[in-house]
Amino acid sequence: MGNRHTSLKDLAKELNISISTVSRALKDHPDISREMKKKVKQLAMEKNYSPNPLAMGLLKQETRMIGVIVPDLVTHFYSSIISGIESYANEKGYFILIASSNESSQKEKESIKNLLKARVEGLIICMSSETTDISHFKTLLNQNIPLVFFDRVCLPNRVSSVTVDNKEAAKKITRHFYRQGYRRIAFISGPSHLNISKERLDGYLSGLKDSGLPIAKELIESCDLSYDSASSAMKRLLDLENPPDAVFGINDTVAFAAMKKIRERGYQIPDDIGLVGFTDDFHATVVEPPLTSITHPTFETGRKAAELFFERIQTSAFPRTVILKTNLVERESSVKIK
Amino acid sequence: MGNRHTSLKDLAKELNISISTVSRALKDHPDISREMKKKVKQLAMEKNYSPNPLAMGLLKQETRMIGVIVPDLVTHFYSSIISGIESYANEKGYFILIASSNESSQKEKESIKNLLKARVEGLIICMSSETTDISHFKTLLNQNIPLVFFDRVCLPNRVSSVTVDNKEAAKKITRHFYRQGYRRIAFISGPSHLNISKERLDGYLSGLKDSGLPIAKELIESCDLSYDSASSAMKRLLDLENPPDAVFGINDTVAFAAMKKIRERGYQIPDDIGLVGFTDDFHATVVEPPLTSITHPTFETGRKAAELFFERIQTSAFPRTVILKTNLVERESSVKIK
DNA sequence: AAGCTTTCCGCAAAGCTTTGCACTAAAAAG
DNA sequence: CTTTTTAGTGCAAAGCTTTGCGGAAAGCTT
Repeated sequence: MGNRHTSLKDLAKELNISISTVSRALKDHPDISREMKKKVKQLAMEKNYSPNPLAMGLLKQETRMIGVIVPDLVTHFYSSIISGIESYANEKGYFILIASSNESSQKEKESIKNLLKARVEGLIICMSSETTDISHFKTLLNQNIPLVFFDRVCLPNRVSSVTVDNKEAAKKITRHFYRQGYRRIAFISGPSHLNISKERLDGYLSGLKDSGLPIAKELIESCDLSYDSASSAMKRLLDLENPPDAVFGINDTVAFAAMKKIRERGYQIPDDIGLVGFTDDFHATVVEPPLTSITHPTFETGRKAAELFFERIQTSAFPRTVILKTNLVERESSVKIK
Repeated sequence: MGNRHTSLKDLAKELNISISTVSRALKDHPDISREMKKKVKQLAMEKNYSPNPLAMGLLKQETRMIGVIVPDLVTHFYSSIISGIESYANEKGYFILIASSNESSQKEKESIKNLLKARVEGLIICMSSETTDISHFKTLLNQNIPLVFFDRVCLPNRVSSVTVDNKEAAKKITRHFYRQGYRRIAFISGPSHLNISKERLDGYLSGLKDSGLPIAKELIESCDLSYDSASSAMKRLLDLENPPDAVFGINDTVAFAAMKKIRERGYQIPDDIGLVGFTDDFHATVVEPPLTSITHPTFETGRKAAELFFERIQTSAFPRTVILKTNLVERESSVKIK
């Protein structure tokens, strides 16, 4: 294979000077004469020299790599966030190593282990839906390994994190349904230990209260966030003696599953049943009818998470939680009153 | 910050033996006595030792990192392929470094440069739609840097690559339309320099021929693969004096754009106009009507690309092209005959 | 008991970079 | 003309691992 990269040594040999002189010349050290600098830089350019990050890493004890763990790689939501993280990290000269937990707590732990073996400088994580035991996160903190959460968060006092105004947004949705004349508003939630479930449920309840609507336990369903599980949840709602006339899905995937189920049963959206999602997936406008949803600033979430990460490793700032604003985008799926 | 990882040195000091003994003990070198091995391994376990990949990389001249460049990170198609690459790479103990070209040739070149600076051992690339000048790929080859293409490929004799049977698939689509009674079948293609455009066009034409249908130049449109550009292309088709009664979109995104446009104009799918996509995006079943499409084995594409990559770096095998099989999945968007 | 074989282990180099310190010239100062 | 600066370079260590080779101690042979 051979050595494809030129090293300082190569340059030094070619110029018959020492390695240190080459190193200093390239970084404009005042000890080096002007002509020498010129000569060295010239050759470095020609030979396409770039410092070996392995050697630098060894020396400086930094790898300029960040580990990122997401529940999956293939939904728009996460890939867009990753895109945001990458964008900020690259500006800082960092690379990201991506791992997917597939919503499995086991795989999450393994990924953490592997990424640490690869010597990432820290981790940016969206925990798996399955993760109830968070001791592995605490271990990371005790080892003083930089950690940032996004979307699904925990340990708010010890870990910086980025979320959206979940409660506010959920409330907006409920209020919107109410204004549109819907009265039996259902909520398909996610696993109850996740902050997003709790907060959105809170907002949903608060919205009901503000609208003067009663809380109906049977209208609060939950799923594990998978498409199939969401389908089942919707089925249960439709099988109720008194089914809902509006459904709020905890995210767009859930809403898509619900949409399909509703149509299968012959109901019209939005006339028989109104539907709203959460996240504003790119495909929300592709389905028919277009799905009302909450815009989730995914790219910005990623950038912000990266920003918090660098705050953590470069300064001694306190952990902090950033809450990004969302918007309700009204589309046909929930608009009866034209 | 401190040193969070234990090194051989740490272990050696603690046991009052030399570093080399520790190293050998851990890898069961015959020179080391049984008890010594046991002692060392015990401590290594306790201290959670794992070899420093930077040091190993420096020594072995390998980084165990693969650079992956995709046109974008956020569509299901690419993220699924990345998932496949990652899965295979991880099995081999490799990590992947992902970069997105955003369909820009400029960004593609920059990404290549950055990844090489990070010392990836080679690259797996899906070229940007904008890339017509492929000299930067040739440079890579001349530098003997391992390279694998997928989906959008070029230089077939010099680079291993993974694609699907594009021509065959496109032909299947055209034949399917014909059987369903469609007679003015349009094709919205991509940039003409891409192999996927050429091959699918070929298949489309061949399908027309086999069906005894004439070739109508005005029914062959093209776009730059973006949603908006596909919308415009569909608009042009609908504005024709004699618009098509069937549309084959070069991928699902294009088909989704077309679907929206068609509905905006008040046409019914599949009755007025049939529609078929390519890729079988997860969302194909979510839209209404569900979209007939070609299943693209994305995950497998990724795994195969990684496999070819390792073939390239580990053996001296010849470059080869792997063509994966696809299937036409008939859904409502193109089925008139029940 | 002297020499030889095992058995175990440590030294040191290589891979690449940065940087404190030491050193050599030449120039300036006295 | 001798001494002190100053400019310009090189040496070597550190960061971590692997591995060929040399070396020491112990056990064995004769």
